[in-house]
Amino acid sequence: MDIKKVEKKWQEIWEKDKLNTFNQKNADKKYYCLEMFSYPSASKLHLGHWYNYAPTDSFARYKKMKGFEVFQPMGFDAFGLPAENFAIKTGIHPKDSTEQNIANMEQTLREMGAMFDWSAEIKTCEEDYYKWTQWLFIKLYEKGLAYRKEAPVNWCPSCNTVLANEQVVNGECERCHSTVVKKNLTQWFFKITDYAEELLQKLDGLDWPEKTKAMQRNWIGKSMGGEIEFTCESGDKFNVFTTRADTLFGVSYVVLAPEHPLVKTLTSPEQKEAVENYVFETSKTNEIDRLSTNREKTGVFIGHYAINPINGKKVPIYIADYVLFSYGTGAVMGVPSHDSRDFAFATKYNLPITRVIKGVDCDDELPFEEDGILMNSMEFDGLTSEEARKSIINKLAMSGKGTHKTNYRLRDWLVSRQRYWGAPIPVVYCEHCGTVPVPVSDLPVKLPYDVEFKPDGKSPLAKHEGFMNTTCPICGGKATRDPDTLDTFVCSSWYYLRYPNANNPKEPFNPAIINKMLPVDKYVGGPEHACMHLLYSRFITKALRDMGYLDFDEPFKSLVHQGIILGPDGFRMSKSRGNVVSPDQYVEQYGSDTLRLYLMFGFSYTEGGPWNDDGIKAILKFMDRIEKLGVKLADTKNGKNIDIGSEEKELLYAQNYAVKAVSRDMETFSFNTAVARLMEYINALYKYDSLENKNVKLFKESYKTFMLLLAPLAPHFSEEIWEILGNKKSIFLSDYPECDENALIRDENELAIQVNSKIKTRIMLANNLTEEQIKEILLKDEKIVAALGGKEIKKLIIIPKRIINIIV
RNA sequence: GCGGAUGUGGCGAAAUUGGCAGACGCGCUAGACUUAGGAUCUAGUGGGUGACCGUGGGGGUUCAAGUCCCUUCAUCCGCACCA
Repeated sequence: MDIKKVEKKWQEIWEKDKLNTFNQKNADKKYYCLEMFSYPSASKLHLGHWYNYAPTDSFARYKKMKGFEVFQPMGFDAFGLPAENFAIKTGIHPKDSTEQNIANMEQTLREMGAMFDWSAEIKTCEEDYYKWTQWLFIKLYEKGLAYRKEAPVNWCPSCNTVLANEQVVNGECERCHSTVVKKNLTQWFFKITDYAEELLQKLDGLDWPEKTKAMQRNWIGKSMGGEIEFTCESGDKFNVFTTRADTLFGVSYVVLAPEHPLVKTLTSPEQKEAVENYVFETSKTNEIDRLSTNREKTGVFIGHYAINPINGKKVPIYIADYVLFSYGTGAVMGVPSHDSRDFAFATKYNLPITRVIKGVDCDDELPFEEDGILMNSMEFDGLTSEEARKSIINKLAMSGKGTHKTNYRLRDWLVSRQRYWGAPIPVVYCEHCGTVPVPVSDLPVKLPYDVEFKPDGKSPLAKHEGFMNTTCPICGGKATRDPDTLDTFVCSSWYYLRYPNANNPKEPFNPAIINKMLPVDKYVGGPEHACMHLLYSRFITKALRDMGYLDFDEPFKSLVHQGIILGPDGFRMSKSRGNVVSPDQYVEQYGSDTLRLYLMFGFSYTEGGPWNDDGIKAILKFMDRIEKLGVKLADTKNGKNIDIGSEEKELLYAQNYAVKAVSRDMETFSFNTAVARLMEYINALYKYDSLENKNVKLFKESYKTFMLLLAPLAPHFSEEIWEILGNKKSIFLSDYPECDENALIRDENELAIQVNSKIKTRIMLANNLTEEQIKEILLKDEKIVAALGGKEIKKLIIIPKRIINIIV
């Protein structure tokens, strides 16, 4: 068949008949199947897109044939840095290039033949969309979940611009490789930390890959411990956070982060110069270096002492850059005997090392970091570490010097970007009224087109007077806008809520519709978003729930990560390596169904692997065999009926086995085995075809069943053959075949016979035999008798339909 | 260092969850039909070839282990001075 013509033909028919459009009337049977939307890139679709979208579309089509009302939308994550960088390089405006890219990608996505509901398409850079992204910001602000503070950001001194975290690779700017430095700017944050505990707890109930859940757990980084108050000789007080309160008697010094405010007030005149030098040096170090584990521990004594509240012992106060001001209290207690970092530090600066924990039945050489039994700890001696952690904090609590405390490593989400191509932050600053959110009725705050976006260290919008100068919505006086734009992850943190309401001009989403359509039943995309997009989306969903807009807790019930298709050389495809394989040539030459089938057959979906097109031949042959048989059957008259004999039973067995196996495989994204089962099934059909006398009616039905199983995996091709067979309606309006379990029951099976667990022979056995009958048959078999060698049978293990083990 | 995986023929990969390892393919070998074939079809294809050995290595549990337990090695990914 002329595959290009056929594809076009069916794509037009599907579109005309609105086959892929979600029907809200059937929302009770909804199945929300979502693939992560794409960033509009200049080159068309790459293999990664295909690998994400084509097999998932087959899954969605399978669900549709199973009777679900499938909603599978597609859109574009259209704001972001690459378009802006492209603009800086070429002078082509980000809006123009993005629109062009989207147009190209839309076309190739349509050519793929996926059942995307284009009536629900969204593009995050359009006013209709970013208006509601701004709405989201304002709602978070009103709820106290968006706030503004000064914070250090990544700054590239050569590009003269702020970089997103993702653009900092090993401490360097990804474009010019200059060392990135920290610079303090006033920024907007979302208070994701308010949800740290729920984000952690609710992971347990999600049908997500274990690895992804583990990554989020790590990222959230819950640790339970206590805060303990140390009092300085000066009378100043500070808290340390520790998970090892049981080692409190082993403290031989304390360390403040160099940024800690007490450093200035406590430093003695003799130590002033050394401390100031150290603080200065630290401020120059970039965070990557500072956080490197294998770096030597350094620090400076500040010339002041603090009192350990548990035993009144006086200990020196140091500053050291391995203590982070941003985590815990920015101060730690140093217990060299039971922490390897402290051990290294104490050894270097000749501080005392006192053991306070002894190990139980293990090598407890210092530094000993495991739990054990307390010693040198006064009344706590003899307690286990676990008991002591509680009782020591409890004792301190009585005098107000200690509390149990849980810390998280998760930080608030910095959403300001000093960039042009994003949603403007909908806030104005008024001389009288201060920070004022733009009223929802005034949204969107439009992103102006005529902006100078060449980087010079300032937000591009700051230079646009027409944009910047405005009036205060409260007092009507002079005000200026926030010149920053929102991180594009804000746009993508709620897009799945917009799809079912894509054309709603009045609200971002209708709560009644959302509560019916969400959560997403199956979400498919790359694993690289584990701690960004997937975490942000969960946060936003929970925040909107707490504002009363939703009544579900989690946006994505079930998540699948597709694997990565590597270049033929086994490395990640990249232009610089020159190993990029484009899907276009294959689509052009063989058609989209062929490429789709091969992607499904050639790889384990969640694994991926190096590209190799040898297997395409196998798919072409497979499709050719299907077509030949279909054309032949379409021309065959039913003829005289033949009774159901053993050949017919075999055919029905093959058919029902395929139905059962393929359904199971489709459910679990095991596309490679689903295709394999279909290959087996077509082989069985050919085998039946080679017979002299056939039950043509049954044969045709069997072939139709085959086509129905194939349809989700090769949509255009299947439609065409379906039509050749004489069907008038789309194959996707047919029901998916059901397995007839009775056809899978065989009268007899071949069993492997083992003697003392070694296979000796195989024999056919009827399934309804008793143990005695089986024994009788076995003892008549020459090979078995020989293997038994006249020995007495001690035990007979029979696994029906599979194996028999004779123990002698 | 912590966390998550992966390791099976020449290659891509399967294995109903403890029951005949290598399904389905690619490649290869032989044959058929052909002027020809890089088309199509048929047969064979883990290794040795006697009955034995084979799922990274070593141990264990079991009638039975790719699958469960212990141990070890290698590779990939993520996080990493988080007190």
